[in-house]
Amino acid sequence: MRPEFVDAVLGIAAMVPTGQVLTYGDVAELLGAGGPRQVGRVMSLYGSEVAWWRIVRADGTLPDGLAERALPHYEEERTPLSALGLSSYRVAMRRARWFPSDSDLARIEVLSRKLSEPAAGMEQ
DNA sequence: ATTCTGACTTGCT
DNA sequence: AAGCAAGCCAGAA
Repeated sequence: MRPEFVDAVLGIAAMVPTGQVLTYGDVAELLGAGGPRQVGRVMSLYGSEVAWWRIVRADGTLPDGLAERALPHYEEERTPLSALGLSSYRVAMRRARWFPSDSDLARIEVLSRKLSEPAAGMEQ
């Protein structure tokens, strides 16, 4: 896992506004590199460094075990949720999904620019 | 090189 | 709503 990719993923995660979320796939798409699973990998390894609960699955759920830990944050941030069962919930993606503004996209572009550079030490 | 696995996603039944 | 397959990209063995 290239450190630039890790930085870029964490960088985007850090930009998500309070009360809003992005999906793993969204992050990969904004970055124009890797895929949802790669983003998941970064979050698994380094997610604790950022507001990890703002990166969720496409259907608004979180991986096993994380939902309980994330709930207090969602309540504090007033993140839109929808009940899924008696003790389960999911983020209401229609309302909670973050759509970066043009200036946000510009900052993201700066982050992703580094990813298009060739890996160090591998040239010809 | 091959295979398995995973904080994933989409489409089809 | 739920289950399944395939696609996906990297790491690890």
